[in-house]
Amino acid sequence: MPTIRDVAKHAKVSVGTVSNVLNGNNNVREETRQRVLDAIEALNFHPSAIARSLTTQRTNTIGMIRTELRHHFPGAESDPFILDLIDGVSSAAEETRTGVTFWTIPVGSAEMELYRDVVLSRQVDGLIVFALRDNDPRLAFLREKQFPFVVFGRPDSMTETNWIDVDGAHGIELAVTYLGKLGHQRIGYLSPPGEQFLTRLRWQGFLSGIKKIGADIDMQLVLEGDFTERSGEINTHQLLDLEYPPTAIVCNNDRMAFGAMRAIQSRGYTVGHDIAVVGFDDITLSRYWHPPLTTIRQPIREIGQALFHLLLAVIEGLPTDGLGAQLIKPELQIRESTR
Amino acid sequence: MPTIRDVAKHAKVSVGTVSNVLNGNNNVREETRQRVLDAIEALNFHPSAIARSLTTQRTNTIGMIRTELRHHFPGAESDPFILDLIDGVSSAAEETRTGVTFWTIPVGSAEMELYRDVVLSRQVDGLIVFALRDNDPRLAFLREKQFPFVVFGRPDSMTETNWIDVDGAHGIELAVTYLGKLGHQRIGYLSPPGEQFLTRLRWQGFLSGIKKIGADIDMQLVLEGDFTERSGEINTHQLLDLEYPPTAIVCNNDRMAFGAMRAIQSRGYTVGHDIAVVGFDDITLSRYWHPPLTTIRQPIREIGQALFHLLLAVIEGLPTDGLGAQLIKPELQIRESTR
DNA sequence: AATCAAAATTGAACCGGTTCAAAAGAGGAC
DNA sequence: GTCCTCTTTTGAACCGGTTCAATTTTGATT
Repeated sequence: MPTIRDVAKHAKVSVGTVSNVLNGNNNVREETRQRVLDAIEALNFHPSAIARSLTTQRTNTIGMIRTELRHHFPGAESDPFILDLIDGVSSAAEETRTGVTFWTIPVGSAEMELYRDVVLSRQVDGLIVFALRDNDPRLAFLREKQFPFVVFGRPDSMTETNWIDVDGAHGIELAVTYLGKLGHQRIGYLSPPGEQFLTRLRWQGFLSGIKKIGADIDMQLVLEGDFTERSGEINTHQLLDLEYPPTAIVCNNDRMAFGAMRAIQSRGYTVGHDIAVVGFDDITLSRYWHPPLTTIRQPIREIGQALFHLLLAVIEGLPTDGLGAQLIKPELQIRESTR
Repeated sequence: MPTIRDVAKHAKVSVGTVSNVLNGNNNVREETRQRVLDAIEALNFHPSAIARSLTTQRTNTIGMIRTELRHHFPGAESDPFILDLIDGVSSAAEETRTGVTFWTIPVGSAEMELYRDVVLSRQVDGLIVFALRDNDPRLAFLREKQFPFVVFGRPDSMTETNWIDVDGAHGIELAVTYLGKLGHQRIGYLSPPGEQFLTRLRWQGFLSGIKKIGADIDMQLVLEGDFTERSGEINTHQLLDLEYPPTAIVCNNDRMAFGAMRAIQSRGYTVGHDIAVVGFDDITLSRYWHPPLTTIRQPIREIGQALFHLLLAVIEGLPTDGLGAQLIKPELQIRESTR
């Protein structure tokens, strides 16, 4: 494999000049540039990304680390929501020829070890952190190391951190008040896992929604899930076993809503007519479900793109004025599962 | 940020010795090793992955490039099937601390440019290629450059290429003969996009299945899709508009099957009872659908893991005896959409 | 033809690791 | 104490780019 020195020799110039040609610097005479380009062509030379990284201290790669939560059983992994996020990030990254390196790791000690490894050996230029947990050790670590990162979600201490989040409380409140308008008063709530940071925020939204429609909180109707269809199904069966089951169920993601609908249908009830179901996310499949799912829409691909651009600014030390703390208002997408 | 020379100075040894300690070479006296470790600790030193890569010529990263096909509209992207593949690959990669770098790029000239860039600048140690097309230019390129890669799918010319594939023809045939046993003779077929390599193989499976059950091929019942729910829905409407519509539809992935079911249900028919639907993949959501989808199961996560291990062998120049050409027999997962 | 500022070119030093031949040190045998 | 072998340590060279101060070339001006 030819190196820059081979090219220099072939074109009868110095390595510095070849480097200048490679980087499009305009301090090279046209005739010389041509000679260098010819040599590059003749030797079929391509600069090594690694060698370049060594001096520039940039890898042109960003990282995303996915933490697998507690319950690991088949199906826990494949979350369309995450893919949409990755897709948004990587489509934006492509525009600047940036790669997105992706790791999957179980929560626990190995997780932090991976973060240490990735950060301290400088394998990527920056990280996008998502699925925030309470007192997230990842944020503390990244702040301490002053490593460039952005967050999807709101960090507990928001100073000096750039983040983009969807106003989940607002979304849940929208769903609850909408259900209230339809006459529902007994509303079930399938919560996100307790350790997720967004859980508390969304719970606030549920409380204020319930208050607005003049209903009471019944903790029997509140169950914690883990974002899988399975958990939505199991929890809904539990709700339906109650003496006074809910007439509507608010689920904290679409996958749990799918599980809830399955539980409802398996008992011969009709979703929408007998029991209303609302999801959260609006993944592609939701509008194709039977019946189509009413859900709180997060523009996830766009968020992914915005996260990348924000991270790029952080990496390059540019001001993130205004962009560094964005709270996006989600919208309620009304379909047949609530009528 | 401290370098290996800082550590050497601090421990009063040479850089060579520090390097030996870092790499666990056993030619260092215990006392010296301890002194070096203390220095590493004191300075909080972590070796640079890039510098290491420069000499070892290994990045400890592999790549996956996702090509966005022709039709680009919202929802075309989020394919749970792909995420499961990524997830399988990256979970296996994690065991050897290998990162998976992911690019998303529209099909076309930019695609090959990205491949050139990634390969020739040696950004990753190897590539996993998937969604093969006829006469795929990517394979020709990678072969020519002798770049390490493995394929999910079967390359047209299989010499010197390591691949793992699911026997799609067998899967489709299973589905058709099963439907035949249920009494179906008019069977619709939603084909994959024509440019995909697997399209021909699966078509053979369909033909042989139809022949086995003694039915006739009716090209009116055969439509080409693009793997999205939308295309499944549109094509199914077209089938239902026929004078003699099919009594069963075989779809080449689960997402199109979801669209097909939606079309069927929107006309007041009952899936399973009136018209049977079969999918392909068995993504997590399929068993939660209403009704649960009968589908041809590919063990995609396991395939992802196997692909990674195969690629690692190729990268390290190890023999891939037996592993380099695996044809996996899929199974028919029978659920309510066909009864 | 001489002068001089601007443009072009040079090449050593550097980025931060690994490698390996050569040198130094340790320990056992006589 | 000397010799020899085996173990440990050294440090220059290397990986393949970029950078920048110093040098050379160019060409316009007088």
